[in-house]
Amino acid sequence: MSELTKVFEHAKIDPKWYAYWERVGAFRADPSSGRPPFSMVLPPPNVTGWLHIGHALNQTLPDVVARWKRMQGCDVLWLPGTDHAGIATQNVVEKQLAEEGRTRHELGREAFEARVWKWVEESHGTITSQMRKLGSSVDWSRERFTLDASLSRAVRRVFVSLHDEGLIYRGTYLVSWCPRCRTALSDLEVDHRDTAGKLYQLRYPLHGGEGAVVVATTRPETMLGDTGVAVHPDDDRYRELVGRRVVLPVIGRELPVIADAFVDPAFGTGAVKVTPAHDPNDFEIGQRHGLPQVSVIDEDGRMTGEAGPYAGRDRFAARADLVAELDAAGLLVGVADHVHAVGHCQRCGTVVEPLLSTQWFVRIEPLAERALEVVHRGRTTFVPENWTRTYEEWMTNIHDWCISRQLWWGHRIPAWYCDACDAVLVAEEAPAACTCGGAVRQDKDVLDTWFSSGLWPFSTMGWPDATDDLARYYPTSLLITAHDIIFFWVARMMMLGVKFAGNVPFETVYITSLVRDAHGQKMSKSKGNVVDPLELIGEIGADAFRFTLAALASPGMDISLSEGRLRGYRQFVNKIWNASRFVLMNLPPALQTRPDVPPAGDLDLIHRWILHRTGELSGELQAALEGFRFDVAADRLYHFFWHEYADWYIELVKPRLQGDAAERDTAVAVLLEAHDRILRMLHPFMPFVTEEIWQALPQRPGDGRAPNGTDCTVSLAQFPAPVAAWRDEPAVSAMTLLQEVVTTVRTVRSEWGVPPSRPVTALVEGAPAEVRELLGAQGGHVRHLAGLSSLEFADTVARSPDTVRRVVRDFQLHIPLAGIVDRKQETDRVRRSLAKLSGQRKGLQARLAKPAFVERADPEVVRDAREQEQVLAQRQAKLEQILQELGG
RNA sequence: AGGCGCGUAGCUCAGUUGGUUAGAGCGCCUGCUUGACAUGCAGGAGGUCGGCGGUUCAAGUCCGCCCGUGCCUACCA
Repeated sequence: MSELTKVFEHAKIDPKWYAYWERVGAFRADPSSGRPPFSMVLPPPNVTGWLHIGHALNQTLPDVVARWKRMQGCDVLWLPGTDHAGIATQNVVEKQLAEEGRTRHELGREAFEARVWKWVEESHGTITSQMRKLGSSVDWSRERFTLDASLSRAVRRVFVSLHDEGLIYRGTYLVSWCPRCRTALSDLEVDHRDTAGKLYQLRYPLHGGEGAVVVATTRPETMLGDTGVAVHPDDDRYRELVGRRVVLPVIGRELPVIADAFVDPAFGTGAVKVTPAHDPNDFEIGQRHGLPQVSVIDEDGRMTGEAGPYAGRDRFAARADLVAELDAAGLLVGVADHVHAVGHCQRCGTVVEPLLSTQWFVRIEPLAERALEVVHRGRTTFVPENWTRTYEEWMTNIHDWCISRQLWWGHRIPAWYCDACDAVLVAEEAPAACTCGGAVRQDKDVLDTWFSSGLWPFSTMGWPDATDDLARYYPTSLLITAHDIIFFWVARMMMLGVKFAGNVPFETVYITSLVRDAHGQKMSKSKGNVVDPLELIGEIGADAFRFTLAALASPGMDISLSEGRLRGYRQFVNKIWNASRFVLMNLPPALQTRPDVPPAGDLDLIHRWILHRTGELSGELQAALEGFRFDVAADRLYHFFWHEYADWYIELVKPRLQGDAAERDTAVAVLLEAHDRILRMLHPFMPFVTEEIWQALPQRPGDGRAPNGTDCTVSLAQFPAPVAAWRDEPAVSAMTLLQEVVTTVRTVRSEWGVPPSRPVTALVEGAPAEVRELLGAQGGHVRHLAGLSSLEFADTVARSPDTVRRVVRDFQLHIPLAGIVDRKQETDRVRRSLAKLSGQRKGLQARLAKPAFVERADPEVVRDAREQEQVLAQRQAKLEQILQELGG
């Protein structure tokens, strides 16, 4: 037990407890424990990355779950790790080199890889220490990296296996190519941005005769690679031309005019130039009609030798010059502004070039089918469930996955080529030589980063070996991740998990929203509205930050990181802190262990009430968390702690703590019980401040015992469950009545500007016996909270113009305020409440007067309405009487 | 072009299976140095729930259309 400082210094306290948790093994999974397992994998951040706001959310929410499950007695595995992030990391290191005026090619592959490893080792600590600052309760003893030897072995195993099954193939196809990164990309790595461009109409003269065909294109430079012109088969304008030939300007190549249903007769001129080597559609048209493929743009984005006079020029320079040349030759028929989607490299923003290239692909359909099926069978559930649609859409319209990258940083493709016999050997380990005896050399390329991330849920647990972890923790219970990587990551894990680990990777996938700025704008560096979670943690502490994220995490809504909410929850932490200081400073000095709470039947109203409400809160939290309603859980905790526990219970218990020994001991016992339970319930959301306070409170021996057998932590203390013996609805209705009386008096004080220093008295007129009894017994509480010097009862109270009268339920409160009350103001006030009330009553009466309502509505609803109408009638009569006696 | 959202108080958001005249935080107004907390306490003002129509005894909640707004997927040159 120790004193709490005047203010909560998160910067000092947070790191202390994180180190403590690690030291006592609080987050370590234990497969040998008899406890029910609960498992998650952490979406591995980029090993050289920096914790951004998205990570913060996608670690806070699972951390809430992990801590909650741990406190419920589960054996929780939350497995952390980092991703080598192939293209992203390589780009960063290349930039570093560029600043030194060097390129990776000057360094050579080996030296470059060594350089990246060095950078990885340097910066790995950044992201992991940032996770600790946030409080993520991951099992660091099981941390993995996608390039670990064991994970690399899993990658090779999967590659070879898919290849042997014919699900990985190598071939020359049109792929998206980034001329700056100099690598092929998958479809997903291409961002389509609407771009203002031009639609050019070009005239291709007919071969051997007069006339011409006018084609439309947004990319005139690709005409140099045209090998045909296509029109729609039913297009009467061109029917005669099909089968004839046109002459390609500049190059002079003769191109057949072909008919293909792909062409939209309504677009442009209805005639399309066909460039099979630089356009995905044209590639397919070319295949259908056996057109040659002429590559005119190379891997650097320059025109090739096939581009005639433009060979060696940059593709965009060539476009401009070519348009000028065609214009001069009278072959440019028209130019119009045209907005169209242009593919950009997701990593560097360069305009992507579709070009022919030999790459490795995954034949995706058979994998997608099974991944779709397991979701349909309910093996994996998406939350919110509408993400199932998104998943299905993509899985059913999926294209083969280009997995080879012309990079140096990543898993080297396990394929070897024989120079002697052209054989391709795919194997987990390097073959010594080809079967023909010839020397072999390994494929130079590496795999798409997402290929290894796709194995994450099982490769991290030791697959392909049959490990204990795998048996116990796979499939994982839950994945929490953002929607922007459903395709990149979730879908691939589903496909590969089902295929290789023999089961779905997760039972539930909870998809979080994007975190935006205070006004719902997407955060971006160019807008300058990026919020750094670490700065926020520095300012308001991890607890307040986490609580804000949880409170704002309503399913299906993007999160606007509102400053008001952040500030509000920082103040909540302060409130918790100060309430805890109050509790601690009111404990008897000798108290070492926590006293037991007396049986509820022996307790006074306020104690029974808070115990009942604390128990109810447990149930509400349980339900909210089971349904992933982090926002609801946070809201309940906030409201309960501040506006029930602190505003009412603590205020009510204050005099008891000054009372006689028996009264004080009971108050201490209940106060500690309630406080302890609330701290436990808050802990998953606010791990640091709750641990600091919990450690300072007297505990029962053994509560929250850590695996090391000596230390204790709230993170392993039992999460409160509802207590049947504490259920006490009558206590709630009694408290509600007290609160109504207190609030009524306070409102009167406020209305008439009666300062707290000035005592007032109150007389209760016409209260039924049970109310009288209750208010009599609890009169001390009411007087204390309402600032009354006396509270008395009477059947009738003499009318006085100096007395304010208020109706509470079916009785009246008389508060004499001689010299303060203005009769006219008071009359207006009563008149206003009367107007409001009679409006309410009229609505009810109208409803009850309708036979349809009485006949068709739920009898209970009708009964409630009748009762309510009676209550309002009584109140109305009393108010009318008051008004009359005021002379209004 | 398809798919998925969103539109409730000045701002950021809740509102469970339809059921009294809709809630929270911040902001705003009034009064308070009430020994845990001015990062606080007490009280208060503020919304025809984007619009129109429909279903129903009853609609913020269900259905249709419209308007506004955001995101994702997509090979229209």
